[in-house]
Amino acid sequence: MSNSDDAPVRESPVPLSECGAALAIDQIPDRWTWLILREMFYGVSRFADIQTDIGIPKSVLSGRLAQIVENGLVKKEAYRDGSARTRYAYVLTQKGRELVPVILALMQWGDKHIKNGESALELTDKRSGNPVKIGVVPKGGALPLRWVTYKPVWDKKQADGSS
Amino acid sequence: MSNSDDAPVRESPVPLSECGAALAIDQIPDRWTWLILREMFYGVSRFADIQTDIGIPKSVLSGRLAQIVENGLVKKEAYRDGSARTRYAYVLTQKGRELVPVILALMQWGDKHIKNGESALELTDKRSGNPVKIGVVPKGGALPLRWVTYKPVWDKKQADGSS
DNA sequence: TCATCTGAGTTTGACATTTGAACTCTGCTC
DNA sequence: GAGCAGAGTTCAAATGTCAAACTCAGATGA
Repeated sequence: MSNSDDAPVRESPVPLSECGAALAIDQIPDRWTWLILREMFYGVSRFADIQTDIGIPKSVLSGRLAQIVENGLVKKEAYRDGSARTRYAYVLTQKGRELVPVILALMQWGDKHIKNGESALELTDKRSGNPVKIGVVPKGGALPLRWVTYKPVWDKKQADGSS
Repeated sequence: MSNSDDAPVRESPVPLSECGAALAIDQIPDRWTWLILREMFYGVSRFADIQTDIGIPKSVLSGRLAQIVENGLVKKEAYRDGSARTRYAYVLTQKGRELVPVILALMQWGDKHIKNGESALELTDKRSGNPVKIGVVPKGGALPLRWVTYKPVWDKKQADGSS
């Protein structure tokens, strides 16, 4: 909202209850919820895997999962590991998957401003192989998400220094 | 990360400490921080204005502002209202302004999935006047943010019903 | 000179949430 | 039928949130 050198804005032009951003924030209100969605974006779907991956207390994970399932971002799916008993995996719904651009935009920002331009994930157009990013486009001009390929390029050497 | 019908992902390919998204989330960890940034996106910059606009307790606002100033998302700028004493406004830095695509992506998601497609803010390309959105683009193919014009289209009738 | 006002905080103390550890529950598998 | 593992639930202590009251500083007025 460039208001340049005029009178200051004293109130947002859109109240919280009418603002898509504010309403979205209400469905992803805290750090844990964001990190859980990040895990699912990466394909991690089991309770215990998410728990150890991001270091969240089980009690909190259980509560947050219930919330995002209730909000329809994630659904619980039965799976069976080998011949063991049925367990549940948490996977993004269509609604949840459409948050991916938000996560990618955050990642892009973090890579630029916190990691000094070093990205840990390469995004390319599956058809052309050309790199892609998140940005402003004319309506109808965006590439479909399903054409995007993700390739981790995290350099283990940095953390590891192994022989 | 489409892993289709193979073995499940048991661990994210990028650890939290190397993931731009996770690092970004650490700088905007809660609802209040998001809402404060939303206010600044809309141009609301004064302590008291932000406070009443989003209904945040003063003590919490004061703490959150200190955090985002320390993280460099926002800077404190002196202003003088009429002949009153110098006071401070909080405005986005370049780093903060580059979060705008994230906020817009959230807004787009909220408009689609919570407001059933009703947007309260129209985004257009300042040059052509054509509508724009946030999406995946070939690298280098995005429109610069400064070409985007924001126009509130919130329909007061809905909340108001005035004569 | 002194009292008052206003924006921007800080302090306070009651209340709510988060944390991590210990416990439970449920069906395997041996 | 004992042991195991994943997915929770329960609990007390630490931490964070809330609203109201208080502070502070400089302009303004009497």
